[in-house]
Amino acid sequence: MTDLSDREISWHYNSLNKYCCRLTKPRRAILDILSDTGRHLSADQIYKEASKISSGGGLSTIYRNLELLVRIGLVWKFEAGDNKARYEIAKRPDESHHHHLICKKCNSIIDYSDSIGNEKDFIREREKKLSSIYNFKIENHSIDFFGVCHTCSKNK
Amino acid sequence: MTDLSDREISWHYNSLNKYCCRLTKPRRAILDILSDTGRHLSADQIYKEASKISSGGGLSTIYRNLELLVRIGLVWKFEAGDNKARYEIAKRPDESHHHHLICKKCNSIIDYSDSIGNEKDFIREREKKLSSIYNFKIENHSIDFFGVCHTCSKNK
DNA sequence: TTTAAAATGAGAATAATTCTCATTAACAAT
DNA sequence: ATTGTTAATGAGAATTATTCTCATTTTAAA
Repeated sequence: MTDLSDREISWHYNSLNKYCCRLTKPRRAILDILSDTGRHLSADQIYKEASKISSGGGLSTIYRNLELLVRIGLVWKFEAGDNKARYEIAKRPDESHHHHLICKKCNSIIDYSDSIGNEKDFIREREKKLSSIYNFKIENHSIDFFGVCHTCSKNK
Repeated sequence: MTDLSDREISWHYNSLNKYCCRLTKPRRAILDILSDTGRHLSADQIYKEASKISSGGGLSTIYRNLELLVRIGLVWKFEAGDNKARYEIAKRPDESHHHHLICKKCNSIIDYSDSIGNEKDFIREREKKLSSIYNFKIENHSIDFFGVCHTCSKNK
């Protein structure tokens, strides 16, 4: 595994600290693995990756910590329609992050950046409006488009 | 259960026909239940509702048919982060439909219409752009905002 | 009405996730 | 550094949503 940038490390690690959560080896492993790939992984994939590292953690620990990390906003969770949650490292609010194109046939997932078009601005505006209408404190969102990917549309 | 408008009935029923699927009692039950509520239900909720009707169908039939109905576009499926899929009746492409505000604390789901703001137009534009960039045939989408609802934010 | 194919239903099987609880590790205070 | 308190871990059992199997029933076309 390649090293993470110091900036990313400090943000995520410090956040854990802020919430009075201990910085344990399994937690570090999850954050490192997700930061390292930059993409989305299932709990099982994270577990398998973590198992390569000494003290990567048991499967229940992985789940317990993923729940914690999602709760405090260091990891984002989304579901792709196949009853299996995916997790990805959270970016800071000011950074661009990505949304998904999910192929119904092969279940592959394309990440696209919200910097394409004005998606980020639009969402920010949207959140402001919905918050005030529904008196709902929005913390994050997920935008997924479902359809058929290029490869699958060629194969008959 | 209240009656559905003839227009809704004919659209959904005729679509089934178009795909050479037989219009069976369990299928009718699912479409009727979802049309009737107008909101999202879990497979289990649909099963319980259907059980009240004679020939509502067994649970596996409910799942099998939900999968079919989602595949041919008569029902929309989404996941709210609690590992339990929700289903709602599909609207025609030209009709407005709704997206979701999902409370992380009480798991309640608020539906809001995409006619608020210019969401529908924005999404249409977005789909066009993403389709061409990624060579991906977009069929539908899901937009969910996660956060804390009014009630939960009051209760400490 | 008859018939062939499609659909159903009961329950077993699967797979992701959560729970339990005895053991271990983190870290604040000394 | 060492200790004590408390949070966190890990192994596996339990749970739960969903899918599968297959004998039986229903649909709808001829």
